[in-house]
Amino acid sequence: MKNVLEPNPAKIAHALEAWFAVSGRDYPWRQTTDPYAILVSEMMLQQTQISTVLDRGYYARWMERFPNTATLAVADEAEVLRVWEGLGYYRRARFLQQMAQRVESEHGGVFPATLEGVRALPGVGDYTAGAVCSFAHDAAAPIVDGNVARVLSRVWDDATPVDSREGMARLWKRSRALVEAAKSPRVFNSALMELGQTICRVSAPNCGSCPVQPHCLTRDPTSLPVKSKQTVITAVTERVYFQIGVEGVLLQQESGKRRTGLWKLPELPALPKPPAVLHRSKYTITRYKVDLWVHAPPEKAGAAPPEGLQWIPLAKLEALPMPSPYRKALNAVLAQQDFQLKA
DNA sequence: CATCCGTGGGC
DNA sequence: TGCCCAAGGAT
Repeated sequence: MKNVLEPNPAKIAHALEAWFAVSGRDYPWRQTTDPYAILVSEMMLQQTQISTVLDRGYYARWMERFPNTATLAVADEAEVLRVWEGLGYYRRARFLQQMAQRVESEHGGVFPATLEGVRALPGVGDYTAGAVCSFAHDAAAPIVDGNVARVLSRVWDDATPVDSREGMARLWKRSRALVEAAKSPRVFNSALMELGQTICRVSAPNCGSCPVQPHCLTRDPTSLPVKSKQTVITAVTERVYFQIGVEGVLLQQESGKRRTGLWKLPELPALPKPPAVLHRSKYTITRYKVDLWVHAPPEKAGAAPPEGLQWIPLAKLEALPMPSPYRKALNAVLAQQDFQLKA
C-alpha cells in the first residue's frame, strides 16, 4: 500500500480542523472578531515570535492604549513608536497609524470588510489581508507565511524554492484549495499556522503527533522547505558619543528610511584620534553585524547642538522611542556615570 | 527580482 | 559563540 500521489485538500483540511478543535491554543487575538484588533496582532507577528509579542506585553499594551482606529489615528507618532519600541521593523508601527488614519478619513471610521479593501491598506500584503479576512469574517481567503510554506512544501514533498515565483505560486494555489475545502476558514487557517508552529517545526518536526501525517508525502521533512537566497553578513563598526550637560543628553533623531523617527546617540565625526571609549557592545541588524562603540564627546563640542542634534532632559528619555541597541548602551553609560558620581 | 527593514531566542 | 530563524511588505 503506497502513499497517495496527490494530497487530498478536503481530507487534510478536515483533519486539521479536527485537530485544532482539540489542540488549538488560545490567544488574545483569537478571542475577538474585531478586524482592527486582528490586524494589530498580524502586524506585530510579522517576522516576530509569538512569545515576544505576548510575554513581553506588546499586544496588551498596544490594545489598551490604542483600542481602536480612532485613538490610534490621533496619537502622537512618537508615542506610537515608543509603544512599539523593542519589536523592530518600526515601519510596521507607522503603517498601522497610517492605516488608522485612512480608515478614519476615507472609510468613515469603519474597517473595510472585503479582501481588496483590507489589502489596499498600508503595510498589508497578501498574507496579512488573507489572515484578517479569514480570522475576522471567516472568509475563505488563503494565507501563505513561513509556517504555511514549510507545511505545504513537506506535505506535497515539493523542493521548489519557496522564495521563487514558481514556488510561491504553488504555495498560494495549494493554500487556496485547502481553505476552500475547509468547513471554517477561520479555524482552518489558524490550524495550518499552528501546525507549522508546534508540530511541523523547522527542526525536529513531531511527525508522530501530526494530524496530517497520513497525507504527507515527504520522507525527509527537515530538508524542506528549500530556499535559494542566502544572506551575507557584513561586519561594521559604529561610533557614537555620549554627551551630558545641564540640559540633558545630546541625541540625534533618525531621518532616513531606517528607524525613521527614532532617537539615537549622535554619530561620532571622523577624527584622527577618537575620544575615550565609555562603552562597547555588539548587535545585529538585518545583514549587518555591528560593533558599537560609545565614546566621550568630541573636543570641539560646544553649548549649541550641531545640526540635527537635540538636548534631551533626563526625565524625558523614557518617553522617547529609541532602538534597543542604543537604549541599552545609553542606560549602561548612564549607570556608569551615576556610579562615578557616587564614588 | 533583489534589497531593505529589528530584535530576541533556540540550538 | 555563531548562525538561523519568526504570523512580510515596500520599493
